This record gives sequence, structure tokens and C-alpha cells, in this order.
Amino acid sequence: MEMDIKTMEEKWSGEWKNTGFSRDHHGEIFSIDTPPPTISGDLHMGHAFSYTHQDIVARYMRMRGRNVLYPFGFDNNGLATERFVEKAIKSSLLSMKLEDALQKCSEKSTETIENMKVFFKRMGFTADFDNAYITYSKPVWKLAQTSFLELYRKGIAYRQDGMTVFCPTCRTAISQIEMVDRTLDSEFVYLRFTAEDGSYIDIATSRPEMIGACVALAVNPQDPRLKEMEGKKFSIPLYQGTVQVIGDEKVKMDKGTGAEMVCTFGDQEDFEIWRTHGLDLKIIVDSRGFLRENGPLEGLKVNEARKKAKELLKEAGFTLKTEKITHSVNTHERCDTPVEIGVSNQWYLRYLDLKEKLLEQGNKVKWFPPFMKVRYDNWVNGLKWDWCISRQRMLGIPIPMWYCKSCEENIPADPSELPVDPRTAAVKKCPKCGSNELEPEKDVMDTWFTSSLSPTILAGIYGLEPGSVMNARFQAHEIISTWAFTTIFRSYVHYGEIPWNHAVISGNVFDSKGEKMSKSKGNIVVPTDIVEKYGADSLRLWCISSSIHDDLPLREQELTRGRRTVIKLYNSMKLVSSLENGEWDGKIMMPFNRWILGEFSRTLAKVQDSYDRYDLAKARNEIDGLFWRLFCDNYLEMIKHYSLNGDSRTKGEIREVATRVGLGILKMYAPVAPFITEEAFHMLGMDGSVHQEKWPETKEFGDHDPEKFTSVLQAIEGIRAERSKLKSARENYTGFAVTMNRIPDPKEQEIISNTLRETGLKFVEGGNFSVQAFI
RNA sequence: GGGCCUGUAGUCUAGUGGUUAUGAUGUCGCCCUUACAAGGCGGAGGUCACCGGUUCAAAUCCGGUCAGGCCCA
Repeated sequence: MEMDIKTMEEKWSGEWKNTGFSRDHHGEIFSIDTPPPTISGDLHMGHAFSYTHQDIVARYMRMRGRNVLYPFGFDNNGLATERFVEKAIKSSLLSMKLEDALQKCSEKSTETIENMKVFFKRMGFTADFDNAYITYSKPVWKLAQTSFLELYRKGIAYRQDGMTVFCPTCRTAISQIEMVDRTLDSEFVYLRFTAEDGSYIDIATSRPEMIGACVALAVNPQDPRLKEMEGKKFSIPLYQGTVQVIGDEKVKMDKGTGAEMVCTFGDQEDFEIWRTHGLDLKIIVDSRGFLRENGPLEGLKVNEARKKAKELLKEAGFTLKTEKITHSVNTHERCDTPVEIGVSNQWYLRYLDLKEKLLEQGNKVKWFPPFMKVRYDNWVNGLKWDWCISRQRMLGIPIPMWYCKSCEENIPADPSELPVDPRTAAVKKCPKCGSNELEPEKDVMDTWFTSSLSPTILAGIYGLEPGSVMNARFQAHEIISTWAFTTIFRSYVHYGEIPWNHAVISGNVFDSKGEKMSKSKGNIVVPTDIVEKYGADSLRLWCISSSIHDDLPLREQELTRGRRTVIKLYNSMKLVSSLENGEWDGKIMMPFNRWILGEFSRTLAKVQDSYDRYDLAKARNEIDGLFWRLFCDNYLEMIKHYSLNGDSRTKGEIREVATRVGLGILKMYAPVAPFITEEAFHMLGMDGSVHQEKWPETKEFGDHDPEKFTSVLQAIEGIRAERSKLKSARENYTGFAVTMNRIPDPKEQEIISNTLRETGLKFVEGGNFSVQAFI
């Protein structure tokens, strides 16, 4: 073993820089809607995993003669990047001047993008990195704003006062997409509300600080207390004013006391009850999570207010008892802060009325595997609110709008002035009343607003008709409800089209125990370390060791199989390249040559079929089977004798067939293991690059039936087993008698004998296959 | 609470009605056979999560239970 995988891979990595084969302008187009990785942290195994799948398909399609459009982009726009930058610089962006904050974001994301590119190239990814876009850039900015204006004209983008979910830590509105449920410890406070006539009702709440926003008490309609308490006015503890008891089915009779207070808004259920019953509105929490109530809790943060409220309620004798509970709370996915609900003026995209259409669009896309579409359907069916797209942050594409202070007209930017930042743009006049007192929009857009435009962005870069349907989107299953959904939605509202024909869904990488990798668990494995240790080809081979939609635990042990494949390819092709040459007349006479050619065709057909269905694991298994068990363990063993001792035409025939099949195997492996196949391709005396070769034809080596050779293989296998039982020592036997249904013909018997280097073989025709040693 | 997926040797997996359940990895034995000991050959290792049903026949189809994962409430 004299091969150094790392040096070998780095050599070809350098060579490829000049070939430009990452784009090919001939043939039918095959376009990939590459996910732009979010700039929100370091490289992780997930990047290596799903981009490898995509790169394998791109390389395969290129060899099949397709004009592969394999773009790349980076998503450095939005809250995820802001938080990443804040962590890196250890300070809050909101406390900085706008331009300074954006400068920091730009510096940090440029650095991260460069690191990622280095790794992606090291992995052998053949995306068009030279034309990679970033989402926070002027061209994308212009496109996103153009698209916003179009949706505004169509009435899909609208601005209104509505329920807003906001994050007090990030100080911005967020959407349904960005919320996650967390189970948190909390405390139920039992409170007594008393009416003028002395009757009372007890409630339990986990948010006593919201009491100043209490607008009703609610029980289940089945609850007898509803009738009893009807019309009575209960005074609100610590505050002026009274509330009444209402009935609502959402109230669970077995939770707490079966009665709750309805506040505007303690949680989402409060909002729903409030809306159903048309209750009053008392907003007491501001967007930073401080109480604004002109009461005892004024100016306190939610957590402090809760403490204070508990004390005050207890002192004043309203508290009956407290109880530790765990409950699920909606939190913001980026910072884990429990969200608050309020009413504010935000921009929305209307899609609740499009559910039917969006389900239809989902049906037009072919999902790999098909059941992943169910997640899309579930998400669409479960949509509750329109998409809130305005964000009160810095790093985002500004909403191109102004509002007239005197006539309240909405003034969209003129397409000619895009890209524009209303926060810093020159003062405009109101086209309706002529006033120059215009309020610029200060909000920016949700980053998904931009990333859901990826097919449009790519159409722009590569000169395609906007709205043209791409071939495939490769993405992980956990973002079906975010990215796949928003992309399908945008393509529908802009073009009435689906964004791509195929959605290929991949799983996640887990640690060796099958648990999600996370910093807090300390079980993160960095892909750069794996490449350093095993090489990029081994890692790529590992990425398709199971169906791509499955979650895959990372066990380093599994990487050795890939590394062995790499080494074996090197050694076997070295043998093939060293075979003696001779004068060949073009006829295939040797049975093992006909057999291996037949097996090759058969495998190729299966591999092709698997690649076409994105079943990369199956393709790999098929190739492995041919290469390892048939080609190396049997074929190469068979030809050794004849290549050394045969006549010239036999030597010529063997060298030719072994080389052709060897090259064919390299081509099948080429999309998966680009480095070693390139190395071995040159070892076989070829010029150029295996990656610019055409995919083999199933019949290009003629039509041979591999089944005819079955009895030879059966005999070899049987003798090997028997020999192994005799501990292989030659003094233990003189020969073997093989009983079988069809005994091999003389030529085949000779092959068996020469392959095993056994002289004393006898073949007997008979019923059951058996091998017996002569002592 | 709802939906989807998964449960097959120590480990990772193939296998959607039909001999003795696939391969890898690990383990054990033999072999340095002139490409490869990071190799070759062979062996051991499985009540196919559990219970019931359909069928001549179930890892596979149906129903239920349990366990895990993901998404959503």
C-alpha cells in the first residue's frame, strides 16, 4: 500500500480548478435549485450529507449528457445571521448604528462563506461557485423588492393591524414558521375573583402578570358555573374594573380549576377566545417585553412582573395556592424566548384563501420519497394565519414603502428606484396629496421571503425565463413546511407554476448513538475532521450508505468501508494496468470474459435505474457488488493465470476486457467517489478526465448471458469452502470431487483448476451439489 | 393531543406474499496465493419489537400494543 489518499485527493482538486466542467452548455438542461446554506454557525455534518447527494446527481446527469445547471448561493440575510454575528462579536447589533451593524454582519458572513467554499471544494462539489449569489446583496435585494411590489399590486401583500407574535429578546415580529414548542417548568397561581354579591370563582393561571389585561373569565360551556355566574360582575384583583364569565369550548374542565382568565394576550388561546367573543383589547406588554399598563407592574420586564404580581396578589389575599407545573410554551426558535402576542401594524402575505391551490401545486411536484408530501399537505391544511413578513430588525431587505402622514396613502417605491432603502433614501412627495411629510417604512422582510424566491434568483443569474420549472430541489425534511412550502407558494402567486418537478428530501445526521448533534450535548463531529482522517471520497461514500431520506447515525466505523473501497479501486486498477498485452482479433473467446461483460451490463442497467430514481444507496450497493465480489474476488483471480501463461491473442483479449470493465466500473463510481476514480482513470492510461466521459451504454460490450457461467462460480465457491475447512494446508488433501447438476465443460474445468491452483479435481454429474476432499 | 416515519445478528443496513432472511462492520478460525494483511477464504452470531388477524404461505398485507425519531398543535 503506497497510496496517500489525502495527497491524491488534493492533487485532483487542484487539477479540476482549470477544467471548468462544473458547467456544460450542451444537452437537455438539468437544473438544481440548490439550498443556500444559512450563515448561522460553523460547518456541520448536515452540510456534507445533503450537498453530497446533490453533487452525486449533478455529476451523474452530466455524464448522461445533460446540461447541468448546478448553482450555489449563501443565505446571509436575516435573524439567524444576526444572532450568529452577535455571538461572534459578543454584543448586540440593535445597540449599534445601522451601518456599523450591517458592516459587522457583512464581515463575519464573508469570512464564513469563504470557509464554507473551501470545504465544499475539498469535498469535490462541482457547483458553480464562481457565480454564487448571496441573499443580502443588491441584485437579490432588487429582485425581492420587485417581487414585493408585484404582490402588493396583486393584493397579496397587505398591511394591517392584526395579531402579531413577537419575540421580546429579538424585538421583532415573527411568523408561525419560526415558533417552536418547548416544555418548560412553570407555576400555576390559583386566584379568587369575587362578585359584588359575594359569590366567587377561582381560576388558575401561569401568567399572573397579565392580570391587568384581563378582559373575561372563561369556563367550558358544560360547566354549571357558567349558568350560575351569568351576568355577574367580578372585580379584577389589584386593578379597577370588572369582568364577566363566558363559556368557550377551548377551556379544559380538568385543568386547574376548570376556569381561566382571558387576557389580551397571554397566549394564542387567549387570542382565539378574544376573537370569538369580541372582547375588549387591553395591550400591556410592549415589543421589548416590558409592561405598559399604568399600574403596579408598570415598566417591569415580563419575568420580573410575574414575580411582583405573585407577591402583590398574595399580600392582598387573592392567592389561594400555587402549584408547580410543566407546560408547553411557544418560543422563538432562534433564542428560546417565550413569545408574546400583541396587536400591531405589520405586512402580511395572504395565503389562507389559497390552501386548495397550494395543495394542488404540491400534487404536481413529484416527491422523493412520496410520503414526504404528506408533511407538506399537513402544513398547508394547518395554516392559521397569513404570513407576517415584516421584521423590526436591521439585517434584512427593506420593505420598499412610504406612508403619507397627511392623507395616509401607501406609497410603494417606483420599480426604477430599486434597490432602495426607505430608511436612508431621499425624501419623496405623496403622489395623492402632494405632501412631503412621508413616513418611510422601517421594517425589513423575513428572510424566507427572499429564500423562497431561489428559483427566480437563479433564473436571473443564468438567463432563464423567470418562472421556468427547474428539475430538482434537494433539501432536508425538517424544512418542508418552511422552505419547500414558501417556495411553492411564491412560484404559484408569481407565475402560476410549480418551482421544480422533483423534490428530493434528505434526512439528518445523528451521532453514533442516534441522537441529534448539538453543542450542548457536546457530541458534534466536524466534517472537516472526517475528511482529514478518511478523505472526501470515503465521506461521500458514507453519505449514501443508507436511503437519503433516512436519518443516519455517524459511526466512524462505517467510514472504513468507504476507505476500503477507495484503496481497493486503486489496487485493482493497478493490477489491470499491469496486465500483459497481446495481438487481439476482437473476438471474445474466454468464458470469464463473456461472463464479466454480461454481469457488467446487468449491473449497469440497475445502477442507472437507481440513479434515475435518486436511490443512491441502491446504486452504490449494486456497483459495490459488481466491483468487489464479481470483478475483484473472482474475475481478477481467474485472469491471472491466463494473462501470464496464455497465448498472445488471449493476453490481448484479457487486457482489453479487463480494461473496458475496469473503466466502466470507474465511470459508475465517478459521481460518488470523484477523486479515486480520476486517479485510477489515469492509471489505466486515459487522458482528460473521467468526469468528462460519457456514461457507458448497457450493450456497448455486446450481449452476453452471465448465467452460463454459474456452474463455474458454484464449483469455485464450493471448493474454497471445503479447502478452508481443511485449514487450506496442502498436505491435508490431494484433490476434490465435485458433484453437481451440470458439470462444467473442459475449458471451464481448466479455468476452475487454474483459478484455485488445484490439479486433482474431478467432476461428477449428480443430484445434490457437494464437494469432497481426497486424502 | 394530531400527523408522518422507523423498529431485521453487538452495530449500521437490504429486503412490499413464496427455497436455508441481504450486505457491511465487529468477532472467531485458516491463509503473507506474484493488486491489495487497510487483503483473501471460511465460520459463529437473528424468536425479522410485541399481540392478534387475512392467506396454502407473512419480515413483507390488515388491526392493535409498546419503544424511538421528526413535524405540527
